[in-house]
Amino acid sequence: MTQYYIEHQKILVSVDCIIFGFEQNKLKVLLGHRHIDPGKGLWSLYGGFVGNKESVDEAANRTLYELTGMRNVYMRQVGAFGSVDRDPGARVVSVAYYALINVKDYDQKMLAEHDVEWVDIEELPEMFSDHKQMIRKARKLMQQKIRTEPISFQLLPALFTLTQLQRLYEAVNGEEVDKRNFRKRIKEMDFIEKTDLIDKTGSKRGAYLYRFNKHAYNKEDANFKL
Amino acid sequence: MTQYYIEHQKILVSVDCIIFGFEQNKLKVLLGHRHIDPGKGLWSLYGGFVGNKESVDEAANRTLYELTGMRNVYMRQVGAFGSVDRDPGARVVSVAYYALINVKDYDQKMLAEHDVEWVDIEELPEMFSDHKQMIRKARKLMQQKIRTEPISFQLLPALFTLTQLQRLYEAVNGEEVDKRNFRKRIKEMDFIEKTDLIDKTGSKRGAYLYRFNKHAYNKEDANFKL
DNA sequence: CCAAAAGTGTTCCGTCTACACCCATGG
DNA sequence: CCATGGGTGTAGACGGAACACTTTTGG
Repeated sequence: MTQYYIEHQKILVSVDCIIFGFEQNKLKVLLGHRHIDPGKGLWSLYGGFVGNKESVDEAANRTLYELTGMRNVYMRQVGAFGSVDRDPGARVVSVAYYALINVKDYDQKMLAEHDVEWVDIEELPEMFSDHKQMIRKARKLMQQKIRTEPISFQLLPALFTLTQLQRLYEAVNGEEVDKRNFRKRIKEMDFIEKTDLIDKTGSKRGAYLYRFNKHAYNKEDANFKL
Repeated sequence: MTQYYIEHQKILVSVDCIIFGFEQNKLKVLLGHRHIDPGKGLWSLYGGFVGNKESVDEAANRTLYELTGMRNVYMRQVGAFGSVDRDPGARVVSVAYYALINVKDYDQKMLAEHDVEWVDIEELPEMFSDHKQMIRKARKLMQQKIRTEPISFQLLPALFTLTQLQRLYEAVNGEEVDKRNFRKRIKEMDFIEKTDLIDKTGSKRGAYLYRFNKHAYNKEDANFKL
């Protein structure tokens, strides 16, 4: 390392994961309890430190993997949080990421093992440090994304009903939308395909299941607007 | 520092400033030449390292101040860039920020002193490391912002003509817009006030100068759409 | 007198919004 | 048989896009 670099101070860099899930028509985040002092016991995001031999993105993916056992998850950076005193134990700059997972893909056993729970985003508890800000910013970014990119499907099973899709959209944005208008928009998107399968778990009549055709979407490359 | 923290690796954290200016109807960025190896001589953003006793935001403001002598500048975070090899001289995680300044407020002497130049954003040269990506992302974020928040005025003199404002808007978005439609929208914004002053430098006929009334804007709190 | 920028309204079209009733079925 | 969620179309309002000519004056 050259003289120029060596003069400067090094800092601990961490990643924090805002893991979104959709359950019972609510948008949830996976929260744990901080298990070390300072702040022991407080609600907290799941995080980890960035090593010297991995990129920050890789560290985020690794951290998510440690918690969920899942790879190739949709993840996007929220931003860096760098207040001096954000972590009372040490100077730590943290880069937040949000991830979208299908709750049913997540091994329930790991919930208990890591002492994490799904918490309704509308009812966030007091949290450690700036973690609540991170979640709020992540949600805002996700709200922007969900209007212009087909990311909803990351939070849903491969087959879903239109009502499920609508409820998800409503949960993310925190407001209800008109059923007929919503379905009209969906119908215009050729890459959301109706199957001939019917889901009877949600209603007596049953509802058609739909599927997101990733391939059809990539070709069109546009016309997504919710 | 507790045992928990001390185990982990510390990393150099830097900030890089994407300084936007508006000149000759073009959106420009302030670029310098890297003055140390590796990468000496390459075009580069102006940056600096984050110290242990300052937040990352503070480091960005300090760095901007060192370069421009300006304080209280509009600055927003672009994001963290953390590839392992992004800086071949050392492991450095960098947080990028974009800043908006009025070119005329910037002391021309400092341009030469710091070996920086205004470069047209449409004609970016080859650049060091991931700096070009940073600029592209900054521009995208700024394009989003300029549609919903009155940030244009950070790039213009206190008094400006509607044509200047329109050219700025066009330069940011990289496409032309209709003059009448543009002015119609401006007229609906009460916080963009017409003065009785006339600028004759831009045309023979002369054009009315307008002013952004920050106070009037804060009150309304909404209805900005370009 | 003419080149060059300033200034000004209307029409059309497409998009978004509001809105209410019938269907199928399990219990 | 009825409660529950699934499914469907239209009309009116609104906002955005297209579009051309007159004015002023320095050179």
